[in-house]
Amino acid sequence: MDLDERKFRILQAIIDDYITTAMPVGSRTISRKQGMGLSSATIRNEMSDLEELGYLASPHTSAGRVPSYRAYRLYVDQIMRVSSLPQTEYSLLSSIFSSRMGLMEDVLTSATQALSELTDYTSVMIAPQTSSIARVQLVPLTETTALMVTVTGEGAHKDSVLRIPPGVTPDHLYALSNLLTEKIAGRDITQLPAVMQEFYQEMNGQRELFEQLMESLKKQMQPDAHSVHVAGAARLLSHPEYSDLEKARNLLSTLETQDKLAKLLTQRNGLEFSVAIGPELSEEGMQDCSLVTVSYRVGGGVGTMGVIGPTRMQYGRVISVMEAMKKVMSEALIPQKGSAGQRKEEKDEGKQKE
Amino acid sequence: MDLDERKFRILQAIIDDYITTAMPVGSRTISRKQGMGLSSATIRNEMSDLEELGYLASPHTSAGRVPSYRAYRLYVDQIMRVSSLPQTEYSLLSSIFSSRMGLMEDVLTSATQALSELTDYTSVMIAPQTSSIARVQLVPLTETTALMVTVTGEGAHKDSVLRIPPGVTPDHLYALSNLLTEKIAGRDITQLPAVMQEFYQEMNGQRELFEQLMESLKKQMQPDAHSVHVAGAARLLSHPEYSDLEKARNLLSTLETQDKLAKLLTQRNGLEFSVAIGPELSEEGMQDCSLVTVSYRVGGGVGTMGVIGPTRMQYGRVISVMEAMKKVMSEALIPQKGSAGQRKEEKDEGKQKE
DNA sequence: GTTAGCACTCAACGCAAACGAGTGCTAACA
DNA sequence: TGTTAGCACTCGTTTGCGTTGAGTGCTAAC
Repeated sequence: MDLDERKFRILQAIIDDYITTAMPVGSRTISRKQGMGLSSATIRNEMSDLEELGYLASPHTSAGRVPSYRAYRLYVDQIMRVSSLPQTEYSLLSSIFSSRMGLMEDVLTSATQALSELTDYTSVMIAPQTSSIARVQLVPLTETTALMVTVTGEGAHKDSVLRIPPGVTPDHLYALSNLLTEKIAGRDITQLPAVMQEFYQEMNGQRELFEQLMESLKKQMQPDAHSVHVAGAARLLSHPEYSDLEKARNLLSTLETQDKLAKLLTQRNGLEFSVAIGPELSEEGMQDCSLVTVSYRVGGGVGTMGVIGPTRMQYGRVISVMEAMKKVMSEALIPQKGSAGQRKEEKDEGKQKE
Repeated sequence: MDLDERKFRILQAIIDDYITTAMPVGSRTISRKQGMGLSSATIRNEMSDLEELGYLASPHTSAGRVPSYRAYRLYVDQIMRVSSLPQTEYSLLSSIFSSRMGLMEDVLTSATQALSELTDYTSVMIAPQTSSIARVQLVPLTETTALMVTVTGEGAHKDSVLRIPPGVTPDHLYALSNLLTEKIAGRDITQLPAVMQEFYQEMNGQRELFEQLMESLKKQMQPDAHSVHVAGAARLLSHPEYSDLEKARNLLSTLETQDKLAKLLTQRNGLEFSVAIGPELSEEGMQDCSLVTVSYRVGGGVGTMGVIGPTRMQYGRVISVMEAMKKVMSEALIPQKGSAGQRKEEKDEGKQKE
């Protein structure tokens, strides 16, 4: 038996109702709905069919019915309509970023907070993955260590510490930084091994320092190397599905584990759009959650934002907010042309656009 | 009426019991305690006195008694004995840091997590405040912006973005960084205005760039400029005082607000040790919490760690863990001598210590 | 000053009755 | 043949009420 148009409509009504009330939905509630034009008895028959088909479940005989995982899947794939965000909200959103000029990480923090506020769910975000490196600079830290600051083609930067052999002067580090930058700038990240090989040729056999540089660069380029931004975790507690404290605690402590979240997001990085519902999420305590992710693009890099809420999530609304956020972020984070790459020589490179 | 020795002992027993059970304590429970040697009736009389004195309260007639804010205050100030951490735990703690060499912020993240795990409460931490600047380095970011990386005397570093006038080359930025570093290194942070004045003299009137540098430095030196580390917020949910979801949500969302936490900690920065109990905390949702803070020292800078739990907190245990953490951190974070300061010329400066 | 004894209080527990939201089934209707 | 009114039935929730028991305060005796 397939779902005819009427069953679709009824299922949609049930899901819509459940999403807003979080209470099992009865046949009368649906039959009274505007434009339904069917008696509760008819609805009951249809609901019974829908239950048999696995779209609904009843907690017990005399309660109404609750959408199953399968219903949400269908809802997201076929029923839900995503409207674009109203102009007023959209312009509010874009105004957050308009005046901002600062560190990528700070922008992401704001964006994550805004996403959580606008959706009233928890939101998570990872920075765009590095597609190319615009500049590497070594900054002396102590006598035996230096800070490696890497500016990515996306306009972000990453820091790490490396050990330097005794006797290396700041000027030496600067010269080395320039040499490495010259080699590396503008090349794709996949060419890194080749680039480093070339670079090593010109380093006069400073093997130890080279190893350190290589290792640090690799570490920095790992997709989950830098932090995940999380905002609004406490909001989850206001949804009745987490009135069980044990459950809530579990979920919140998963949200505190950066690497689990990082994995969850990097897995979906590059996917235009994805929705994982309940049982599709294997992470501790997330079985009653849904995760909606949308990837955003900055220069050549792709990052991902996500919203975590109960399976009974306002999918349509969430997705429209995220689409808007994606657009606003791409505009706010666009790396200015002719960025930190090489020095004077490259003046004419960034000119094609404009 | 003052508290005689017996009342002290009884109050201590009540608090100890309540801290572990979270249930109102009855007179029989106390009289049965090892070494008490008093009947429940006597205890009852004493408890009645203690209630009148404001140290105890009873939720209702036929329940036991619960320590009041005043009791905790007394407990912390006079009754509690802080034992030092057992050797096994101490060495476990120090082993976390032993192999670590990396960014200050990463070390703080680990430390915060460890503190939360060892105490089973939520922990927060801010980086040591900057007492001096060891090095400033400007890294080109885009054509019109640069990253200012400041290495502090404490071995931490801070980044911010500043606008640069068109036509400034990377080499120019490097020269400028060296000039500024030369001026600023080794001087106390309080001398910053004077240092900057000197520096401006030698800058050939690049007013705009100077303004930007000045502003960025000021921003970076603000005590709460950099992030607060928080760990184990979810642990709070396992304590019965937060079984009220509304309360829990409130508290957790305060813990998500970085600047409130930053304020809370910076206020106490430099205090060897402080305990704020319940009503002494005015922050949203923290009226049933206690906050214990301990400051730690790294080089010339002072940072603060804190533990947040219910007023019914295991104060003794928490403080001994924090004291141990303070010691371990001071060792792990000690800035190596002869750090990033100036270049070759300063070789002989760091020699007096050894 | 301490303690045994006792009446009293009151939240918590258990249980039964009443309630009502919802179902499934049947029979009548268009 | 699909729709609907009607009705018996189910079962979680609410309400009311006695029982229990942990704990108190008070009094009188030691």
